Amino acid sequence: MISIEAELRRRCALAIGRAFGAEHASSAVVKEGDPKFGDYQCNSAMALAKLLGIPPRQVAAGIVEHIDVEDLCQPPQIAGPGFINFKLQTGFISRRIEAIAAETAALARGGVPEATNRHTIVVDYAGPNIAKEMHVGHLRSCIIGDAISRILEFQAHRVVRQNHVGDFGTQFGMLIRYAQEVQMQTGTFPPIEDLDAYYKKAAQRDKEDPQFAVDARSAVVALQAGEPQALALWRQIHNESRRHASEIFQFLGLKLTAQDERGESFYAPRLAGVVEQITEALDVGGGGGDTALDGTDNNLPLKELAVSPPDDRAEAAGALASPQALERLSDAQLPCPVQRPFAAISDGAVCVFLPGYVDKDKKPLPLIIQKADGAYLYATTDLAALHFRITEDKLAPEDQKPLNENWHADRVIYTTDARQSQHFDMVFDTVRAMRWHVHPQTGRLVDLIHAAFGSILGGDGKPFKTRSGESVKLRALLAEAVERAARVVAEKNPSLSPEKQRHIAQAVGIGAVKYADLKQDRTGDYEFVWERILSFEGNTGPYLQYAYTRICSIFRKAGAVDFTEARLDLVEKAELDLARHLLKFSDVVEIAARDLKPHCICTYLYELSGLFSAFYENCPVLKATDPATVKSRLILCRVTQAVLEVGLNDLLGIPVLEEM
RNA sequence: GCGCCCGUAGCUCAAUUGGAUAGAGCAUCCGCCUUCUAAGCGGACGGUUGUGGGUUCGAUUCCCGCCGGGCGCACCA
Repeated sequence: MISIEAELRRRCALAIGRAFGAEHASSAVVKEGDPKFGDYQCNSAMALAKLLGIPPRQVAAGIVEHIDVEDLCQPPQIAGPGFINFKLQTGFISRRIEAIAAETAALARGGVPEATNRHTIVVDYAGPNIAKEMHVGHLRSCIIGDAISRILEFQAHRVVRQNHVGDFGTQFGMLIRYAQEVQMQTGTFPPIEDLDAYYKKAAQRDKEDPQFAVDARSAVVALQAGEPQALALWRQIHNESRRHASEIFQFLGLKLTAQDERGESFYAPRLAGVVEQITEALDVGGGGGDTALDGTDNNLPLKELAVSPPDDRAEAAGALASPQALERLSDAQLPCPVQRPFAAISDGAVCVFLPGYVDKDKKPLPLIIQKADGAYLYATTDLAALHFRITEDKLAPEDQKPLNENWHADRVIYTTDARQSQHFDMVFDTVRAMRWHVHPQTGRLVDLIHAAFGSILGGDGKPFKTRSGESVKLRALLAEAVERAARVVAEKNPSLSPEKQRHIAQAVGIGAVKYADLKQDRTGDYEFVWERILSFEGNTGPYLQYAYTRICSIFRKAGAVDFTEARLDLVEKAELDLARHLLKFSDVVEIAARDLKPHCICTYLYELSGLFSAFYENCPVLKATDPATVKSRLILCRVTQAVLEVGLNDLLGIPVLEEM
């Protein structure tokens, strides 16, 4: 069942082609119209008028004359400078809704068609640094990333979720060093059941004792080089952290599983190879640096850049890279401005220099891929991960069985903090310079997308912290959300059993937190104020859940209903408004997927809930005067219910409730 | 200093990417429970879209200059 907007666009294109020549057909623009004028509008006439030198209204008339929409709309109207307004025929709307209600498969998708060209899309989200407990800083990536991957998956893309946990970085050096220290002094391993307390003690030592700090840095190097004692300590801390994180994921209802976790440690065996390849390909003297950065030229031969086979796991990461051949450049020798990407050693660190990046002294700003002490950084890991996601064949070394099916991603999406956008710009530019973004099978260029989001602020506009200035722990925050919801449930609906109340409180509390985050455009900062987030009035998660429960309540009373032969008769305004809006769901999903903006879904569902509430007030369903009207209105209820469930549960990851 | 992002109703945010008279929620005020869950519905109030130019049939949206705020800018992630 194709979306109406897409269908109208197609018909407009045909009409434009017939009237003014096929070369203009692609300029067909159709979008949701102002309800005052119609359901959809075509705005192509104005743009075309200029191109053709014909008055816009005349162009519009030409389009209308050649368009064939008699099966969908009332006769199109031309208005203003040349808008063409389409108003759907009531009968057409009814038949569509009836068809959705009658077909189980269509109903389960809320009438939304699957995407025609399916891609493999890696979505990288959550990715907490697991050296310490998860805090609010991780919340948005979890919620938004999960919603984005749900939306794309719902469109029938092949979504590969990736939880790129920080489990091999600098902080672990500190933790390992601390464990060694305690072990030396007391002979026992320090307990780490309270990860944060443990982290704090290590951080304290790191801060107060410079020698400790130095040793901590070298512990990272030892870890990354696969030194056994460091690895053993790391493994203990790692397990504890992972257990904690997966608890949070479950509580939040994320679709991330243990299989989706490939953290920094996973890429450890590949890092040396990555640095080696980059330094070889982008050496100043080498020929790699002249590769086009803009990504437009798709015909350049793909260099032989395969990473050395993943012949080992993190536990035996092997020797560090030794880019001795690479040029060492002093500050004065750095070309300024940087004309083409190149790698060099600067101040002892292996760096990639890219055009367009300067520091505060206008000096070329490097992307450091290996520190002077030999340790790797997150840039290295990100580069290895991109290489892995796009080009590598997924074979597990130990048994030669596929680690997973090959991905060969068509798109890679990172859902992280906006503050990291420069980092990703540089990493993506490096990948392009290496031509790792050329799809190994299709040869097409892989989309590298940073779906950035803003910070969580407190009510004062400053970063959201506890009174004592610490970052708010996710566990505590979510527990409080559920607790607050529980209080309201107990007050509003005390007759429900304690188990039901608990279940509802969980769904409402978590749903409210998620919805509050998702309903805003992700690119902006967002204020976390309990009173707003757990407000149950207006545009909130509970409001949408409530609309859903009202429908469930009707169906509980209605008993079994057969929709196969049911007829929808739209007479009341509230019925018509609701029905019309139901049919726009697929267009909204399309837009949300295109822009990776879940808030479009939220806005739509909120409007839908509002229209349903109006319908609910004005149009009695089970108490309607005649059986045909009852059945007709039940169809609207059924499809609204389906769209709400798909939208909330499948797309946003917000649970729906039978009652609340 | 350079770069990126932001500035819309008292507050928090939308506006389908250049479309028609800029929309919601909260707050305030006025109505609606003997009818499928009032976590609801209806109505009122609220705007020179920070500011000054430019581009054009048309600008909250695109370009330039100011004002104000946030973030980033070499071995953390």
